[in-house]
Amino acid sequence: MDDALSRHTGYSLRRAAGAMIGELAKRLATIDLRVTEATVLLLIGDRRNLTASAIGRTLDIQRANMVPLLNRLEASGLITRQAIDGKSQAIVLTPAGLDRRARAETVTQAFEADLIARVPVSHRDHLLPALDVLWR
Amino acid sequence: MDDALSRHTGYSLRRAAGAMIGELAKRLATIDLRVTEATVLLLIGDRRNLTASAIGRTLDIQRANMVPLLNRLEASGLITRQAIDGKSQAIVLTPAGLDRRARAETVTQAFEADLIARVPVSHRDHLLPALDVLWR
DNA sequence: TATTGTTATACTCTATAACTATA
DNA sequence: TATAGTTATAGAGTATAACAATA
Repeated sequence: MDDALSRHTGYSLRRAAGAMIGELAKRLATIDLRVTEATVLLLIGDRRNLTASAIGRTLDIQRANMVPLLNRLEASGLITRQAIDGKSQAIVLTPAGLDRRARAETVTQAFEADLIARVPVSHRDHLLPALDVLWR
Repeated sequence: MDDALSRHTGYSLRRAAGAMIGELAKRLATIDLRVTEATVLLLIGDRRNLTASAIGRTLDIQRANMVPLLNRLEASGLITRQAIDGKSQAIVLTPAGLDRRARAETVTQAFEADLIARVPVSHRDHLLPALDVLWR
Protein backbone atom coordinates (compact mmCIF):
# COMPACT_ATOMS: atom_id res chain seq x y z
CA MET A 1 0.00 0.00 0.00
CA ASP A 2 2.00 2.95 1.28
CA ASP A 3 5.35 1.49 0.36
CA ALA A 4 7.47 4.16 2.00
CA LEU A 5 6.00 3.18 5.35
CA SER A 6 4.81 -0.41 5.08
CA ARG A 7 8.05 -1.92 6.37
CA HIS A 8 8.42 0.47 9.29
CA THR A 9 7.77 -1.24 12.59
CA GLY A 10 7.45 2.15 14.25
CA TYR A 11 4.72 3.20 11.85
CA SER A 12 2.81 -0.05 12.28
CA LEU A 13 3.14 0.24 16.02
CA ARG A 14 1.63 3.70 15.91
CA ARG A 15 -1.24 2.71 13.65
CA ALA A 16 -1.97 -0.48 15.60
CA ALA A 17 -2.01 1.40 18.89
CA GLY A 18 -4.22 4.12 17.43
CA ALA A 19 -6.75 1.63 16.08
CA MET A 20 -6.70 -0.30 19.33
CA ILE A 21 -7.15 2.72 21.57
CA GLY A 22 -9.95 4.06 19.40
CA GLU A 23 -11.85 0.81 19.63
CA LEU A 24 -11.26 0.46 23.36
CA ALA A 25 -12.34 4.06 23.93
CA LYS A 26 -15.63 3.34 22.18
CA ARG A 27 -16.31 0.30 24.34
CA LEU A 28 -15.37 2.05 27.58
CA ALA A 29 -17.57 5.00 26.65
CA THR A 30 -20.55 2.66 27.08
CA ILE A 31 -19.76 2.51 30.80
CA ASP A 32 -18.88 6.22 30.89
CA LEU A 33 -15.10 5.84 31.25
CA ARG A 34 -12.12 7.14 29.35
CA VAL A 35 -9.19 4.83 28.65
CA THR A 36 -6.96 6.56 31.19
CA GLU A 37 -9.71 6.53 33.79
CA ALA A 38 -10.30 2.80 33.35
CA THR A 39 -6.56 2.18 33.58
CA VAL A 40 -6.41 4.03 36.89
CA LEU A 41 -9.41 2.14 38.27
CA LEU A 42 -7.88 -1.21 37.33
CA LEU A 43 -4.60 -0.28 38.95
CA ILE A 44 -6.11 1.08 42.16
CA GLY A 45 -8.22 -1.99 42.77
CA ASP A 46 -5.09 -4.05 42.74
CA ARG A 47 -3.10 -2.14 45.33
CA ARG A 48 -3.57 -0.21 48.54
CA ASN A 49 -2.45 3.13 49.81
CA LEU A 50 -1.56 4.29 46.36
CA THR A 51 -0.93 8.01 46.09
CA ALA A 52 -1.60 10.09 43.00
CA SER A 53 2.13 10.40 42.43
CA ALA A 54 2.66 6.65 42.70
CA ILE A 55 -0.14 5.96 40.23
CA GLY A 56 1.38 8.46 37.87
CA ARG A 57 4.80 6.87 38.12
CA THR A 58 3.39 3.42 37.38
CA LEU A 59 1.28 4.54 34.44
CA ASP A 60 3.76 7.12 33.14
CA ILE A 61 1.35 9.99 33.67
CA GLN A 62 2.80 13.27 34.89
CA ARG A 63 1.98 14.22 38.46
CA ALA A 64 0.33 17.40 37.23
CA ASN A 65 -1.90 15.50 34.82
CA MET A 66 -3.13 13.16 37.52
CA VAL A 67 -4.95 16.02 39.22
CA PRO A 68 -7.77 16.66 36.73
CA LEU A 69 -7.99 12.92 36.04
CA LEU A 70 -8.56 12.11 39.71
CA ASN A 71 -10.81 15.14 40.13
CA ARG A 72 -13.14 13.73 37.50
CA LEU A 73 -13.17 10.28 39.12
CA GLU A 74 -13.89 11.91 42.46
CA ALA A 75 -16.64 14.10 41.00
CA SER A 76 -18.18 10.93 39.55
CA GLY A 77 -18.13 9.37 43.00
CA LEU A 78 -15.75 6.58 42.01
CA ILE A 79 -12.83 7.45 44.28
CA THR A 80 -12.09 9.37 47.45
CA ARG A 81 -8.89 10.87 48.74
CA GLN A 82 -7.85 9.76 52.23
CA ALA A 83 -5.01 11.44 54.11
CA ILE A 84 -2.02 9.19 54.81
CA ASP A 85 -0.06 11.97 56.51
CA GLY A 86 0.03 15.71 56.13
CA LYS A 87 1.48 15.44 52.67
CA SER A 88 0.25 12.28 50.97
CA GLN A 89 -3.22 11.02 50.16
CA ALA A 90 -4.34 7.48 49.40
CA ILE A 91 -6.65 7.11 46.42
CA VAL A 92 -9.43 4.73 47.45
CA LEU A 93 -12.26 3.22 45.45
CA THR A 94 -15.79 3.92 46.67
CA PRO A 95 -18.46 1.20 46.41
CA ALA A 96 -19.51 2.82 43.12
CA GLY A 97 -15.84 2.78 42.10
CA LEU A 98 -15.55 -0.91 42.87
CA ASP A 99 -18.64 -1.58 40.79
CA ARG A 100 -17.37 0.49 37.90
CA ARG A 101 -14.01 -1.19 38.15
CA ALA A 102 -15.66 -4.61 37.82
CA ARG A 103 -17.48 -3.45 34.73
CA ALA A 104 -14.28 -2.02 33.30
CA GLU A 105 -12.63 -5.37 33.86
CA THR A 106 -15.39 -7.13 31.95
CA VAL A 107 -15.04 -4.71 29.05
CA THR A 108 -11.25 -4.86 28.91
CA GLN A 109 -11.08 -8.62 29.17
CA ALA A 110 -13.53 -9.03 26.31
CA PHE A 111 -11.53 -6.47 24.37
CA GLU A 112 -8.27 -8.28 25.08
CA ALA A 113 -9.74 -11.56 23.90
CA ASP A 114 -10.97 -10.00 20.65
CA LEU A 115 -7.62 -8.30 20.11
CA ILE A 116 -5.55 -11.41 20.59
CA ALA A 117 -7.92 -13.50 18.50
CA ARG A 118 -7.05 -11.35 15.50
CA VAL A 119 -3.35 -12.16 15.74
CA PRO A 120 -2.40 -15.30 13.78
CA VAL A 121 -1.55 -18.18 16.09
CA SER A 122 2.00 -18.39 14.81
CA HIS A 123 2.71 -14.83 16.00
CA ARG A 124 0.43 -14.68 19.00
CA ASP A 125 2.80 -15.65 21.81
CA HIS A 126 5.50 -13.32 20.51
CA LEU A 127 3.52 -10.09 20.57
CA LEU A 128 3.38 -9.29 24.28
CA PRO A 129 7.06 -10.05 25.02
CA ALA A 130 8.16 -8.08 21.97
CA LEU A 131 6.07 -5.09 23.03
CA ASP A 132 7.16 -5.27 26.64
CA VAL A 133 10.82 -4.87 25.81
CA LEU A 134 10.03 -1.58 24.08
CA TRP A 135 8.91 0.20 27.20
CA ARG A 136 9.60 -1.79 30.40
CA MET B 1 4.93 -4.61 38.42
CA ASP B 2 1.41 -3.35 37.88
CA ASP B 3 -0.16 -6.77 37.98
CA ALA B 4 -3.64 -5.69 37.00
CA LEU B 5 -2.23 -4.54 33.67
CA SER B 6 0.95 -6.48 33.02
CA ARG B 7 -0.73 -9.21 31.00
CA HIS B 8 -2.80 -6.87 28.88
CA THR B 9 -1.58 -6.75 25.31
CA GLY B 10 -3.61 -3.61 24.74
CA TYR B 11 -1.90 -1.85 27.61
CA SER B 12 1.56 -2.89 26.47
CA LEU B 13 0.73 -1.80 22.95
CA ARG B 14 -0.25 1.62 24.23
CA ARG B 15 2.85 2.03 26.38
CA ALA B 16 5.19 0.73 23.68
CA ALA B 17 3.71 3.09 21.10
CA GLY B 18 3.89 6.01 23.51
CA ALA B 19 7.53 5.39 24.34
CA MET B 20 8.36 4.90 20.69
CA ILE B 21 6.59 8.02 19.45
CA GLY B 22 8.14 10.12 22.21
CA GLU B 23 11.63 9.00 21.24
CA LEU B 24 10.99 9.45 17.52
CA ALA B 25 9.53 12.92 18.12
CA LYS B 26 12.72 13.93 19.91
CA ARG B 27 14.90 12.75 17.06
CA LEU B 28 12.74 14.38 14.38
CA ALA B 29 12.72 17.64 16.32
CA THR B 30 16.43 17.90 15.57
CA ILE B 31 15.51 18.38 11.90
CA ASP B 32 12.52 20.55 12.77
CA LEU B 33 9.80 18.04 11.94
CA ARG B 34 6.87 16.57 13.84
CA VAL B 35 6.08 12.88 13.54
CA THR B 36 3.02 13.48 11.37
CA GLU B 37 4.91 15.92 9.17
CA ALA B 38 7.73 13.45 8.60
CA THR B 39 5.19 10.75 7.80
CA VAL B 40 3.58 12.94 5.17
CA LEU B 41 6.94 13.83 3.60
CA LEU B 42 7.94 10.17 3.39
CA LEU B 43 4.63 9.27 1.78
CA ILE B 44 4.62 12.13 -0.73
CA GLY B 45 8.11 11.39 -2.00
CA ASP B 46 6.97 7.94 -2.88
CA ARG B 47 3.94 8.82 -4.96
CA ARG B 48 2.78 11.45 -7.41
CA ASN B 49 -0.30 13.58 -7.80
CA LEU B 50 -1.35 12.86 -4.25
CA THR B 51 -4.13 15.09 -2.99
CA ALA B 52 -4.57 16.14 0.63
CA SER B 53 -7.61 13.90 0.87
CA ALA B 54 -5.72 10.91 -0.52
CA ILE B 55 -2.85 11.42 1.91
CA GLY B 56 -5.33 11.62 4.74
CA ARG B 57 -7.04 8.41 3.69
CA THR B 58 -3.73 6.57 3.53
CA LEU B 59 -2.46 7.84 6.87
CA ASP B 60 -5.85 7.82 8.60
CA ILE B 61 -5.82 11.55 9.17
CA GLN B 62 -9.12 13.40 8.80
CA ARG B 63 -9.45 15.64 5.76
CA ALA B 64 -10.00 18.63 8.01
CA ASN B 65 -6.84 17.93 9.99
CA MET B 66 -4.71 17.76 6.87
CA VAL B 67 -5.25 21.47 6.24
CA PRO B 68 -3.20 22.97 9.09
CA LEU B 69 -0.62 20.19 8.70
CA LEU B 70 -0.05 21.00 5.03
CA ASN B 71 -0.23 24.73 5.73
CA ARG B 72 2.72 24.37 8.07
CA LEU B 73 4.71 22.35 5.54
CA GLU B 74 3.92 24.95 2.89
CA ALA B 75 4.86 27.83 5.18
CA SER B 76 8.18 26.06 5.82
CA GLY B 77 8.74 25.89 2.08
CA LEU B 78 8.72 22.09 1.97
CA ILE B 79 5.67 21.56 -0.25
CA THR B 80 3.58 23.40 -2.79
CA ARG B 81 0.01 22.87 -3.91
CA GLN B 82 -0.48 22.42 -7.66
CA ALA B 83 -3.92 22.41 -9.25
CA ILE B 84 -4.93 19.10 -10.85
CA ASP B 85 -8.32 20.40 -11.86
CA GLY B 86 -10.69 22.98 -10.49
CA LYS B 87 -11.29 20.93 -7.38
CA SER B 88 -8.20 18.87 -6.53
CA GLN B 89 -4.63 19.89 -5.78
CA ALA B 90 -1.49 17.78 -5.98
CA ILE B 91 0.86 18.08 -3.01
CA VAL B 92 4.38 18.36 -4.40
CA LEU B 93 7.73 18.45 -2.63
CA THR B 94 9.90 21.51 -3.24
CA PRO B 95 13.69 21.10 -3.50
CA ALA B 96 13.85 21.99 0.20
CA GLY B 97 11.15 19.39 0.81
CA LEU B 98 13.14 16.73 -1.04
CA ASP B 99 16.17 17.57 1.07
CA ARG B 100 14.18 17.45 4.31
CA ARG B 101 12.61 14.21 3.25
CA ALA B 102 16.04 12.65 2.73
CA ARG B 103 17.05 13.74 6.20
CA ALA B 104 13.81 12.39 7.64
CA GLU B 105 14.58 9.07 5.97
CA THR B 106 18.01 8.97 7.57
CA VAL B 107 16.54 9.68 11.00
CA THR B 108 13.70 7.19 10.70
CA GLN B 109 15.89 4.42 9.35
CA ALA B 110 18.35 4.81 12.20
CA PHE B 111 15.41 4.87 14.59
CA GLU B 112 13.94 1.73 13.06
CA ALA B 113 17.24 -0.07 13.39
CA ASP B 114 17.56 0.89 17.06
CA LEU B 115 13.96 -0.10 17.72
CA ILE B 116 14.24 -3.53 16.14
CA ALA B 117 17.60 -4.17 17.77
CA ARG B 118 15.91 -4.03 21.17
CA VAL B 119 13.51 -6.85 20.31
CA PRO B 120 14.95 -10.29 21.16
CA VAL B 121 15.84 -12.22 18.03
CA SER B 122 13.36 -14.97 18.81
CA HIS B 123 10.47 -12.48 18.64
CA ARG B 124 11.82 -10.07 16.06
CA ASP B 125 10.28 -11.41 12.87
CA HIS B 126 6.89 -11.79 14.52
CA LEU B 127 6.39 -8.21 15.60
CA LEU B 128 5.61 -6.47 12.31
CA PRO B 129 3.17 -9.09 10.99
CA ALA B 130 1.41 -9.24 14.36
CA LEU B 131 1.04 -5.45 14.43
CA ASP B 132 -0.07 -5.21 10.82
CA VAL B 133 -3.05 -7.44 11.35
CA LEU B 134 -4.32 -5.08 14.04
CA TRP B 135 -4.88 -2.18 11.70
CA ARG B 136 -4.54 -3.13 8.00
C1' DT C 1 -24.58 13.07 -5.83
C1' DA C 2 -20.18 12.31 -4.14
C1' DT C 3 -15.85 14.47 -3.35
C1' DT C 4 -12.40 18.28 -2.34
C1' DG C 5 -10.80 21.81 0.28
C1' DT C 6 -11.75 24.56 3.99
C1' DT C 7 -13.20 26.86 8.56
C1' DA C 8 -14.41 26.48 13.16
C1' DT C 9 -14.52 24.17 17.27
C1' DA C 10 -13.82 20.96 20.97
C1' DC C 11 -11.81 17.09 23.30
C1' DT C 12 -8.04 14.00 24.96
C1' DC C 13 -3.58 13.32 26.18
C1' DT C 14 0.76 15.09 27.16
C1' DA C 15 4.61 18.39 28.68
C1' DT C 16 6.67 22.16 31.47
C1' DA C 17 7.25 25.50 34.90
C1' DA C 18 6.31 27.15 39.19
C1' DC C 19 4.40 27.37 43.88
C1' DT C 20 3.18 25.67 48.68
C1' DA C 21 3.58 22.51 52.23
C1' DT C 22 5.35 18.47 54.32
C1' DA C 23 8.55 14.24 54.83
C1' DT D 1 16.60 18.33 50.33
C1' DA D 2 13.45 15.61 48.12
C1' DT D 3 8.68 14.65 47.53
C1' DA D 4 3.37 15.41 47.18
C1' DG D 5 -0.18 17.97 45.58
C1' DT D 6 -1.59 21.64 42.93
C1' DT D 7 -2.31 25.49 39.36
C1' DA D 8 -1.73 27.32 35.00
C1' DT D 9 -0.59 26.89 30.39
C1' DA D 10 0.72 25.19 26.01
C1' DG D 11 1.30 21.82 22.42
C1' DA D 12 0.01 17.87 19.54
C1' DG D 13 -3.23 14.79 17.76
C1' DT D 14 -7.84 13.79 16.85
C1' DA D 15 -13.07 14.25 16.00
C1' DT D 16 -17.36 16.42 14.20
C1' DA D 17 -20.21 19.53 11.80
C1' DA D 18 -20.88 22.52 8.29
C1' DC D 19 -20.15 25.15 3.95
C1' DA D 20 -18.95 26.35 -1.01
C1' DA D 21 -17.27 24.74 -5.27
C1' DT D 22 -16.43 21.15 -8.49
C1' DA D 23 -16.28 16.26 -10.42
